[in-house]
Order: sequence, then C-alpha cells, then structure tokens
Amino acid sequence: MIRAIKGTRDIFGIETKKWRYVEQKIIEYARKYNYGEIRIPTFERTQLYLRGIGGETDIVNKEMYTFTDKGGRSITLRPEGTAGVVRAYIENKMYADKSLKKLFYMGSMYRQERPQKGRYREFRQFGIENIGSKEPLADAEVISFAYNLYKELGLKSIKVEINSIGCRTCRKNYIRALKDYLKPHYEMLCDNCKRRFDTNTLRILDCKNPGCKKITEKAPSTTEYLCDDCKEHFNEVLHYLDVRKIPYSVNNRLVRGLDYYTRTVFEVTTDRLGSQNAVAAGGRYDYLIGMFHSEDIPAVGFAGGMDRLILLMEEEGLFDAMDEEKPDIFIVAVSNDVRDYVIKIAESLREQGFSVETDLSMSSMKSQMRRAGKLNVDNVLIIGPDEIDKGVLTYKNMKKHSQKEIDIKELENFKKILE
RNA sequence: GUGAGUGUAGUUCAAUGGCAGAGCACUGGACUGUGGCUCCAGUAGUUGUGGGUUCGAAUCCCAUCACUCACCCCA
Repeated sequence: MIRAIKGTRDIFGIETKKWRYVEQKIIEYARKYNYGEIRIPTFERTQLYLRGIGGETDIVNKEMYTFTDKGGRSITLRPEGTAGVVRAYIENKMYADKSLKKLFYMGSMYRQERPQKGRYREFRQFGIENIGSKEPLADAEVISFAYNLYKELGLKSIKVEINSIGCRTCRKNYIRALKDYLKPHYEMLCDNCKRRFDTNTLRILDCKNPGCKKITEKAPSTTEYLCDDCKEHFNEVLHYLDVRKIPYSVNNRLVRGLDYYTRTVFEVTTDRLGSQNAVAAGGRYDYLIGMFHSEDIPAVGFAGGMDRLILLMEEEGLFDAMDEEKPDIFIVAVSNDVRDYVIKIAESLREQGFSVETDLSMSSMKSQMRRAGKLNVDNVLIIGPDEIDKGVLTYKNMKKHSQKEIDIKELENFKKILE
C-alpha cells in the first residue's frame, strides 16, 4: 500500500468544516484590519531562505526540503512565509509609493522534522506582514490582530509574551554582556549551549536544560541593554497594548529562532498542547528587506500555526457543537421503476437551492431509509408507484416522525413545505 | 538526527508459550412501502514485515518498517 508521506495527512469529513470555519475567521479578521491577501509560490530559490532566515538557524540547517530542479537550480519548499512575502514585496516594487503595505497569507509550509503532537512536515500557517512603518503603533496592531483573533475564536488558554531584543547596536552590546556573564559558567552549560555560545548566544536564554536555566536566571536581561531608542520603542509598544487592553507578560528570556528579528518579538502560547506551546509568533524585522533590496524598510509581522490552532480549539471544546455536513432532503425510491421520476424531482429541488441526496446503489427502500437516518437528514421524500399515480409526494419529517402527502404542484415552492 | 512506547478484524481493544475473540461499525432479516430502539444472523485476520528460539509463538529474542510521544528546534 502507498501511504501518505510521514508528517503529512489527509483532512476530510467534519475536519474540513473546522478548517473552513477557521480560514473564514482569518479572512474576516484580515478584512477588519485591512490586510490584503497575497498568494505566493510554495517553493522558491534556496538562496532566499538561506539569506533571509539565517544560515545558523535549525530551519535552514536541517529542516528544509531542498532539491535541484532540471535546470540545476537549488529549490526549497517554503519553510515559512515571511521570506517569500518580502521577496514578492520587492519584486513587485510595492515600496514604490512609500506607503505602508499590509499583507496576509495562508497556506502550507514544509519542514523536515520528526513529527509529533501539533507538529507536521506539511503544516499550514497564516500570517500578516505590516511593511513600511517603524512605529510602535504597527507592532501593537500586529499583536492585537493575533490576540483578538484568537479570543474571538473562543480560546481561553492563550497568553501573550513579549520582549525586545534591540537593534543592531544594542543587541551587540547585550550579546557581549551576556557572553561576559556566561563565560565563567561555560563548562556547566549543556553541549548544545556550548555550541550556541559563539554561533547563537541569545538562544541560550531559551534553553530548557535545568542546568542552563539556573545559570541564565541571573543573566543580564535584554531590556537592561536596550539603547534609548529601542527602550522607548518597546515602552510605546507596551503602551499601545495597554490602550487596547491586551494582556501580556514581558519575558526577557524570549528570543526567536529566526535571525531576522529586531526589537519587538512576541509569542502567543498555550499550556494545553503538550510540548508545543507556541500557537503564533512574530516580531519586527527592520533589516530583512535590506538584505534583498537597496535600502532597509522596517516591517513587523507574525505567523500562526493553523494545525495547532485547530488542535487547541478541539482541546478547548470549541467544535463540540459542530455537526457533520448533511443534505437538506433525501429522496427514497420505493421501487426501481420510479428512478427516472426521482431524478427529475431531485434536480428540480437542487435548482431551488436545496442539498439533495438520493440512492445510487439500487438499494431496497429499507436500506434507503436507514441511510437517510444515518445521514441525519431532517426531510425525506418517499416516491413510489402509488405517489406517481396520485400525483403526490410523501413527505416525512424525520425529527417529528410525522408524515403527509403533498401535491406534486407544490414542489415548485418546496421551502413552504419544510417543517 | 537522538530517546522511549505501541503495532491483533474497518475501528476500539481482549487473548501473558497451547483452538485468534468481543464491543462498536458494516450487510441482511424479524417488519415483502418507512430510519433511530430492540432481537437474530452474516461479512470481517498471513496477529506490520522478515528471521530466530521452541514439540508449539499474537505472546520470548533479533532485525526492519510504521505510528505515537518526548528531546533538539519550531507554528
């Protein structure tokens, strides 16, 4: 048997209804905040991610689906959305009018990791990118979008954590201070953190190893080392969150896995998905566009994992009332000699906009009734030779267990008949 | 990439070295033109795969594959 690739899955039945619901809400929210949809390619030149995300990150180091196409180009299935959106922004010269661009996207991303709860190799993300403003107003809007969307979806267990990792200058100072602090403890760090010490010092703050945690507890905090501009920027972001009454907690250990972030970083987390606590994450990336373009253009955005979002909504019981999609009307053919007639009735009802199901297996009347019951259909039309002779339809309401004959002429406005 | 756990009917799970079974689901019937409830019957398996130990293996051992969870990391 040929099976789906590890870490991919099929979504069908009531699952698709959950997905459509969530997708609709996201689209609705993008509209509310005036973010326009952008659809970008699923694969790009590998170079885009190498330079954009950063060669030292795990995403680039070991998780990318990379292959060589027939023209000898190195191609990678997108592991995240921001790099592609930024490429599209530049390529389509969206910077030309100097105005703010607000974009949202939704779609599959690919990372070759060992799958586990809430983590897949093909997973779906949505995200927004707010490009062209360096102002804290923009950061706060992006964070509000995430928080308010999740609140409106009904989530109770989510928290917003926020931090500032500074700009080029103050980050450099902070990293120096952090290294100075860590140096005497170097031998006590886990192997991973020893490696990070030179390549990605900030991430040591994020290490879950109890030994490392203990060491970093007393480490200098990022905010202490922010330059005046960055400090003010951060305070203003918090101010605008306060104005919106968005609850958050400042977490000085919060650093992100992608290299392009500056200043604001944030995560929306939950404690209800096992070890996968991040449902959305993002931040400011003022230097990313400059890596592909002649000048820096400030931007801020976030991405949310939709698979995780739906898992979490299930966990919180938010889909409990959701029913399987069902047809409005089931038409039972009492005997096979009325099949032609049943087809005509069915098509007429479909023209009126109803969802209509009929038997396609030449089954007995009894099994047709059983199927109607199993489909949970409310309305059943029973048609046999007797009905045809009398020019009527037998209408049965399955919920009320009531039944009556209706004149075939009433078919033309069937809505009136339904109880 | 690393570690642990689990693989038996469509599905959920029994069977602890001695005849592979049950619930649910499915199909049919009781009710020949009426679903759900009830009762009856039926279909359902190379016990993931390959090897080994044994008189005998779903059960023990080895390998392999798959799934799950966790680590790393991330949405």
